[in-house]
Amino acid sequence: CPEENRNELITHKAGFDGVDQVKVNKILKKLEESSRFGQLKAKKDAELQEKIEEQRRIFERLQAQDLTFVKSRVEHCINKVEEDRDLSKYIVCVDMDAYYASVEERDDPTLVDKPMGVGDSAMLCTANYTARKFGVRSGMPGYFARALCPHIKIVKPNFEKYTAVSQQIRTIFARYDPNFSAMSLDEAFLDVTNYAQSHNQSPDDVVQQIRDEIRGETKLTASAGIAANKLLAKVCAEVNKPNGQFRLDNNKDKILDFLRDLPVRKICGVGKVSAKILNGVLDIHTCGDLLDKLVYVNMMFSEISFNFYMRISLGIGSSAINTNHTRKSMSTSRTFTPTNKVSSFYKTLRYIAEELARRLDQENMEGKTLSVVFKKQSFVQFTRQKILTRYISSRHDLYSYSRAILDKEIPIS
DNA sequence: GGCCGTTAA
DNA sequence: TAGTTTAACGGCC
Repeated sequence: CPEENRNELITHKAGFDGVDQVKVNKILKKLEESSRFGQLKAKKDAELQEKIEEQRRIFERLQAQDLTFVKSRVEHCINKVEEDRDLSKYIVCVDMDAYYASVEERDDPTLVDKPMGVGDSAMLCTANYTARKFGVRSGMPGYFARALCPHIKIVKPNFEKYTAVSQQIRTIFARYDPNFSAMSLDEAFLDVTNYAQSHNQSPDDVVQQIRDEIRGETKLTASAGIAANKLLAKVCAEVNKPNGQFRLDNNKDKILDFLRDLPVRKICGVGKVSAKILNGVLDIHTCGDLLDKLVYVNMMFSEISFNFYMRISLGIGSSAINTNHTRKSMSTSRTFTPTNKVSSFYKTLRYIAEELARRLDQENMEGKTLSVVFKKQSFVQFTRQKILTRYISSRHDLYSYSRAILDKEIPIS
C-alpha cells in the first residue's frame, strides 16, 4: 500500500480544513480502545513510555558530565562523513498521488468528489483526498473509516490494474534514466543528471516533463522531489504534494537550512517509535535539534544508529540508484479468524506451503532457514525458526518441516 | 543462533 | 463482523 502517515491520529496537516479534529480523535480513540489490536497497542505504548523515562534519566546524568572528548570525537565523525557528501547529482523521487484511489476515480467518474477508499472493512490501502477531509487515512481499518465517514465508498483493490499503470509509468521513467529504481508500484528514484545535461534542460524542467508525460499517458497525477540524494529527494516529494514538485538546491547551506525545522519523523527510516524516543529522551523534534545534540546521540545510541542520525542531520545520503539487491528471504502469511482448532491450523499451513513453494519455484530459489510466525487472538506474535540440514523448496518439505515446528507449540495458550 | 521490534511500501 | 502482507535489518540474550 503506497501511502504515508498510516495508522496515526490526525495532526496538523494541510487539507484538513473542514475536520473537527477533536471529534475525529474521540471517535478513533473509542474504536481503538474497544479492539484487541488497540489494547495490545496501548500496552506496547506504555512499555515504550517506561523505556523512554529510563533513558531520560540516563541522559540527565550525562548532562552533568564534561563531554569535551565526546565532542571532539563527534566532530571527527562529522568531518569523516562530510567526505561522503556528493552534490553533483540530481536525484528525483517520483510518487503518484493517492495512487490506488486515483486509478479507481479515473475509471469510475461517479467516485470523483466523493469520499472513497481502496481496501476492505479490515484495512484501507489508500483514501482519496475527499475522504481524508473526514479524518480517514491510508492504513486505517475500513470500519474505522465508516465510523468517521458513514457515506464513504470502499472499493476492492484491483492490483492487475495498478500493475498495468505501473508498467506505463516505468516505461516513462526509463526514457529519462534507464537505471531508475522502482521502490513500489507507485514510487521510483531516478538520476536525471545525464538527461538534464545532454538535453540542456534544468532538472526542474525535466521533472515537469516527466510528470506531464505521466499525466498525458495515464491521466493520473504524480508529485516529485529533486535533490542531491535519495534521502532528501524523498522528503522533497512530499513538500508540494499532491500534483506538485519541489527542488532542494545542491548546496550544503541550503540543505542545512531546509533540515533545520524539518521534523525528524519526515525522514525515511525514522518511524513513530524512533521519533518518540528522540522527542522523549533528548527533546529532539527537528533535524536541526538532531544536529545540535549529536554529542548526546553519540552517547545514548549504538554506533550504527548514531551514524544513521548523523547523516540525517547533515543531509548526507546515497546518490546511487542502481543498487541491484539480491533477495534474502521469501515469505507467505495469512491472517484467519481466531480459532483453536488444530485441523484449521494444518489447513492454513498447507495453503501457505503451496503458495510459498510456487513462488520459490518461480524465482528458482531454495531456503535453509525456516520460520513460522504465530499470531494470537490478542495480536501478540511470536516466531519459531529452525535451520535445516539441507535446502528445501517443495510444498511437501515446506509443509512437513513447518508442521513439526507448529506441533511443538500446541496447545498455544 | 534464535527471537523480537521497527520500518516501509 | 472487522486491524494486512512482505522484506530487510538492528538489537539483545
